[in-house]
Order: sequence, then C-alpha cells, then structure tokens
Amino acid sequence: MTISEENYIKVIYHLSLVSPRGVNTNAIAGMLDTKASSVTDMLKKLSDKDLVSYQKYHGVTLTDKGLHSAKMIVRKHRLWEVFLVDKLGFSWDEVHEIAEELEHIKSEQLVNKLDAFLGFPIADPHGDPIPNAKGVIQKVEKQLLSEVEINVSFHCIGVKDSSTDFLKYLDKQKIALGSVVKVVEKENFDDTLIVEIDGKRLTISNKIANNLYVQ
Amino acid sequence: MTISEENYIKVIYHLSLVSPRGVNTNAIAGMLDTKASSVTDMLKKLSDKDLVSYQKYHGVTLTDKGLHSAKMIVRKHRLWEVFLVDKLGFSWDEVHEIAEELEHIKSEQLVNKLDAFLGFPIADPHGDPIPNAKGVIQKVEKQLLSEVEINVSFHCIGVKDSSTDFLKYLDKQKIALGSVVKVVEKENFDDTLIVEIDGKRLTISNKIANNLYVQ
DNA sequence: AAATAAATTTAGTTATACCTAAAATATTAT
DNA sequence: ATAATATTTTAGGTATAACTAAATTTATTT
Ligand SMILES: [Mn+2]
Ligand SMILES: [Mn+2]
Ligand SMILES: [Mn+2]
Ligand SMILES: [Mn+2]
Repeated sequence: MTISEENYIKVIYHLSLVSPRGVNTNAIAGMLDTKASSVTDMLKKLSDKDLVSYQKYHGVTLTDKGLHSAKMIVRKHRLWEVFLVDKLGFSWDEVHEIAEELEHIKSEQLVNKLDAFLGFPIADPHGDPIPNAKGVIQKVEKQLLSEVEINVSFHCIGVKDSSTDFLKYLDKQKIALGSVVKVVEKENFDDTLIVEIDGKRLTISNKIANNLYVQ
Repeated sequence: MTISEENYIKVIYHLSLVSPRGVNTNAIAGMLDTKASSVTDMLKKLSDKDLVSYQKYHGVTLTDKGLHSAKMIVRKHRLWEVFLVDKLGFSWDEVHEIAEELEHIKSEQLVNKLDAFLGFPIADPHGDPIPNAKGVIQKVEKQLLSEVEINVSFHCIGVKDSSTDFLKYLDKQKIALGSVVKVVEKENFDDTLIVEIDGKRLTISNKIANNLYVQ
C-alpha cells in the first residue's frame, strides 16, 4: 500500500463513521484537498485491491480488509501522537502534522513495541481512542458540553475539533483533558454558557461547548 | 526534497567518504539497487537543485547544501536507531530497515527533541557517529581489530559491516560494543586471530577482525 | 594510434498520482 | 415530467521515478 492509498483509506474510514451508507467522492476530495476526478481514479484502484467496495456514482464503503487497514493507520497515528506529547514534550496542537507522516511507517513490530513503551494508552492527546493491535476500539460514552445537564460536574475527556486555534484557546483558558467542568448557567438567546472549570468561572460560546467532549 | 532525492543524497554522501574526488554513476546505482540510467536522470535533477555538482561522465560531488542535507538525514537515521534499540528494545540487527523509513520524517523540531530525549548520544547502536544539529560530526580515532598490536587491550566501539549476519554472529559470540578485546595470537598463513574477549578466548577469521572497530 | 571494453548518457516506455475540461449521471426545483 | 443544477466520471495531459535498448564518451589494451 502506498502512502497515497493509505491516506485515502484513512479518510474514507473517518468519513464512513459519519456516513456509514457510503462515502461521496466530493467529500473525500475535500478532505484530501484534491480533485474529484483524482478521487475517482483512486477509488478504482482501491476497489481492484479489494480495500473498498465501489459503485460508480454511489460512493464507497470499506471492505473488511480496508477497515482493518484503516484502523491500523489510525492506531499508528494516535500512538505516535502520544509519544510526541508524553515522551518528547510536544504540545497537543503540534503533533497532528508530524503524526500524519509517522503513521505511514510500515513495521508492525514497531507499532506494537511503541504501544508497550507508552504503556498501552487507550486515548491519544486529543481524547481519541486508540485501536488495539487487533483493531478493537474501546467505546467510551461521552457527551458534548453543549448538551449536558446544568449544575452537574463532568470531566473533559476529548475534543471534537482539534485545530490549532481551538487547542490553543483551550490552553489559554487552562482547559485540559481531565479538567472538571460544570455548566452553571445557559443563555437561551445564543446558548452561551457560564461554566466552572476546575473551580474557576468562565463564559464560553456555544461553538466552544460544541467541540468539547465530557463524561 | 522527495524521499527518492534524499536517498540519493545520502548514498552520494556515504560514497564520497570513500571517493571524495567524485562519485560514479554505477556506484550509486549499485547502492540504490537501480539502473545507471535512472541515476543519470536523478543527478541532473539534483544538480538543478544545487545539491550536487555534476559533470557528465565524470561523477558527482555534494555541494555545501547537499552535504548539509546528507548529514541531517544521517543524523535522523542514527538517532532513530538509538531510539529503537535503547527505548523500544529492538536488537541492533533489526533497526536499519525501520530507520531507513524514519529518516525521511520532515520536522526539524522532532529530530532535536528526539536527540534531547535520548540524551544527545554521540554514536548509534553500530558505533557510527551522530552529527549534531549543526552537522558537526565528532571524530573518534578507531582501528580495525585486524590491524591492531598484539597483546594490547582495546574496547570494541563499532562495526564496519552492519549486516544482520555479522551482527548476529557477534551476538552469538557475546561480542558487543564496550567489550574488551585483546589479540593473543596471529596466524600468519591466513591472518586468523586468537583473541580474548571479556576474558574469554576465541578464534576469529580475518574477515571478522576486519569489520570490528576498536579503540 | 587504433581497437576493444567499460562506463555513462540519451531516447523512448511505463506506472503512479495528480490535473483540467468535457461528458455522463443523479438530484432538485419548477 | 421536464428542466436546471450538482455530482461524478471519462478523456486526455503533466511530473516523478523507474525501466530497456541504443548511442556516446571514456578507459584500457594491443
Ligand atoms: Mn491527529
Ligand atoms: Mn489526535
Ligand atoms: Mn542504519
Ligand atoms: Mn547504524
């Protein structure tokens, strides 16, 4: 599998979590910053390799083989992110780009030794679950902060958006995974929230609350 | 710089340590397991990018820019090898292939953080020197065991050949970097040596002695 | 100084992974 | 149901990095 093929498989995997009935050509093109015609070319190749099942004009789904490959790539991506943050001292907004390269390193032995070295983490620095060596992903129940009951305490356990801008905002507000959050007040007009984070009061927009997972 | 370009630059670097007057097309082809005509194509491209100076039919040398790039690739290769052995528990005969991939990961910050994480090692698991962030390589004086005075003790500090076969042979004979070696007797007919390694007697061929660096 | 051999380059192909523009199909609006 | 619009595919083209076979240049013999 080439790096390009792996990138397609990974994108199809992520998109299929949202559209399990079939992933559109244009959606893939958007994620990979490429043209729809290039996507069509690649879908044919992936289909020939039995990694996706593809019906012209009706999108693709991953085959079992494709799904497993995708999970192994995601596993590598997230393990490397843990390594970069926990061992090398990168901050959580710096690691995605580097992990995009590291996820294509081939050795299975490497991934499994890295996993052990990191202590078999179950989530990456953004709270995303890490598939195990067999591809099994632990399901954790989580809610968006925007949809949570008022005056009940939760823990931050992940981010939905992991753009640099959002992660840096969270750093600035001292919101980290593990922080204790409680919604104190909800403004009906625009859904702005007044929250208590680790004891400190803070006003946050709906857009922020809508990208923070809690448990 | 593409992965392919980096591989060429690195091979030219290694060959130029032996032939500083100019590296031949065929030598490069041999190392990269490709054809001379492919090499010629690439040399033109590298020359256009000012990474090598190339005169048709007369081989190439690295420019300053090319030399620096080469050292940075070698730096990454060797640092990753240290990581794989020291942190992940790979043995020294398993790491080269993986490092061949890892050496192409782009982030400069990554290399320097990795370097710090590893404690700024000066040599890789095979005893080869690791260029620092500026490209400076510490010169250590070393001799081949085959050329060393009799009845004088030395330390093993590196291997010339780092093929799996040779490294596994050394493992089997309990010869490692750091071992204390003394040549006890030299057979004039075929240069076979009787050596004492960490106190134990052993007979080794000239070919073995010719691939072990001591100090 | 030729002749022969070896090394290197050029010319012409191939596969991958992109692209643009045009054609085909599907979706939506009238 | 037809027309308009959006999506997707096809057709034809580019750049990279490989290849084979032929031509050219350099090195070695005689
Ligand atoms: Mn990421
Ligand atoms: Mn992540
Ligand atoms: Mn190596
Ligand atoms: Mn090495």
